[in-house]
Amino acid sequence: MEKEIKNLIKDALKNLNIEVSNIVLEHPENLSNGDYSTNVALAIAKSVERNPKELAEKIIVEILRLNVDKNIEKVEVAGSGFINFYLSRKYFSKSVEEILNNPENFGKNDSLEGKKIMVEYTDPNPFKPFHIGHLMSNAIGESISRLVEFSGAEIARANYQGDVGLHVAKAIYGLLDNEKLQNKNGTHNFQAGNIGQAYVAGAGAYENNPEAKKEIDEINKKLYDKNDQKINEIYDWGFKVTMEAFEDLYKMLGTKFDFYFLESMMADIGREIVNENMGKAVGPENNRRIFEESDGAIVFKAEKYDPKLHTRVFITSKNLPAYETKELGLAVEKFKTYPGMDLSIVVTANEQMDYMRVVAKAISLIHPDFENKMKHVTHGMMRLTTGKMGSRKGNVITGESLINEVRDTILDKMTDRDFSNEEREKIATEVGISALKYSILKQGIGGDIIFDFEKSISFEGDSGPYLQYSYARANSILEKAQKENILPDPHAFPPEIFEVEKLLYKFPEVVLRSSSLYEPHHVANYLIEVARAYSSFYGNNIIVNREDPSSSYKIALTYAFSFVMKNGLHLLGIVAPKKM
RNA sequence: GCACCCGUAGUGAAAUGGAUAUCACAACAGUCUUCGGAACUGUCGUUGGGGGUUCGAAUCCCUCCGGGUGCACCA
Repeated sequence: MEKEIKNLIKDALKNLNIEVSNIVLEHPENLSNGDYSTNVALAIAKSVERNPKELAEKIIVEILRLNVDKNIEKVEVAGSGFINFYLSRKYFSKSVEEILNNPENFGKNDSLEGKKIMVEYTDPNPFKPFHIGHLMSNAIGESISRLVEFSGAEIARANYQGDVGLHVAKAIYGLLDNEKLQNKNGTHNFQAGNIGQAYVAGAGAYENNPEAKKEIDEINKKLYDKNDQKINEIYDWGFKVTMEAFEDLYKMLGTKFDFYFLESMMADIGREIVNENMGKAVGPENNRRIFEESDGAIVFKAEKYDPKLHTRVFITSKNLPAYETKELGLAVEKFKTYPGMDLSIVVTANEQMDYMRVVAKAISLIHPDFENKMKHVTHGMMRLTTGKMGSRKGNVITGESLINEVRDTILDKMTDRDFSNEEREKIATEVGISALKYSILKQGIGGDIIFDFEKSISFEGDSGPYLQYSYARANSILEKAQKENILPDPHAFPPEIFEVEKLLYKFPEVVLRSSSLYEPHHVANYLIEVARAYSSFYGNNIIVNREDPSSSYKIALTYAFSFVMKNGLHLLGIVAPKKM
């Protein structure tokens, strides 16, 4: 439709002997200003030395002369010289029919057809709590994955996990300490659920207790050398149980990873790349070396290539690979793991933006062909009203506890429905996750989210459960229609055009925008608008009604709404239960 | 100090350079209408300050004020 209107405008202008290379056509924010709008008259008024309003009038005369297509009902000048297009009743009913004919694919586009894309996100560390920051990364990464999938890409989900480092030693110290206490009672067995606490205890001891610090450093060394039987056993056990616990969470959250990368595996790969590129001449000037020695460490002086970047240490003076080296190894390894990859997306908090730029610069010097195939998507932080949250400080809200709490609140609310216990649990979890995911995804991902427990579990208005509710309600209407044997019919439309219809056909455009910008919130905002329009339609119309000849159209519209809502929720990583 | 990000109703957010700045929560007033009240209808209220570019600025440029993050051996 967009293309047709643009051509119409172009032809009209041609008849007036005006040429415009780029015609801007947009949807007016306010539906009363039409379905499409163009500013050409305003844009060219000055260069042709005419009053924009008069010019717009003339353009409209030409458009009306050319318009043989009955999809446009009305064209008029508004404001300071906008030309507004109102689509016809028939157009909207056709778009409803289109949705009904191909519900699963409605909203998809082919902008990334044939592309292979990997998305890395979530990235929790074994032995550390999975906190709401990970929930945030997961919600965003999963949504981006689904968006690019809807745009035709083949996609691989990846998770990068820090299985080595001081945090592991801290957690193990905490566990051993805990064991000492329990030994007095003659029992000692570790519990999976204690690892998070053990980490917090260990981290606290590391900072406040010099003796503990010494012990932890020793444990760290033993972990590195792998020469202590007991430490090795605890490590293997702890690694296994935390990974299993994460897996349960992913399942609940609706994520299935294709690749897992472990930090310990990246160290050697990265180190090798660093070694290969020591003092290597790059670029027009021969004195440019990627990695060089400085104060006993091996560094990359990125500011040589870009004044906005800075020097970072890749191999420490103790000859240990730093985070940057592992990240370098990881980035390159991904291309090997997923051959033919066109784009590698990494989702992290925006604190990491500057490191990642430096690492990306190094990679682009080593592998120039990768330069345009890497994309870093950064998001803000979850903040508590009390300030910065840190897993070391222990003032974390774990993902698990949050999900449980939200689910319990919903269970209380669900008492009036007739479900088996199993169903009730399942739905409460789905609704709870929807509340959390929506509260993350409804806003632009760059900014911080001030986390307020009360608000995150709100079920009213601008919330995930509201969207699910509108879907469930539509669904029960459709059930009723089936019982009454009234079939949907997109041709039985009444003269009136409903607001929902004016929104439904825009879904594919919204998906395309959201996917090409990697910004899920456009879909979230769109869905809330559609849900509201549908609720309003629902409130003002009796949909299933034998007396009403347009009832079957209203049912068709309800189907169309439910399909769009279901697909849209899917893109946010939220399931749409038929009942709740 | 340098770099990057941000500043929109009481609160949390939205707005490919466009029209009367949108939405929810809160507050207030209604609907209690047979299909699910986790709802619907209405009222109230906002672009940090100052310049500039533009027919047109929350958006782009400059500057000031306020906040966040990052800047060499942690990840």
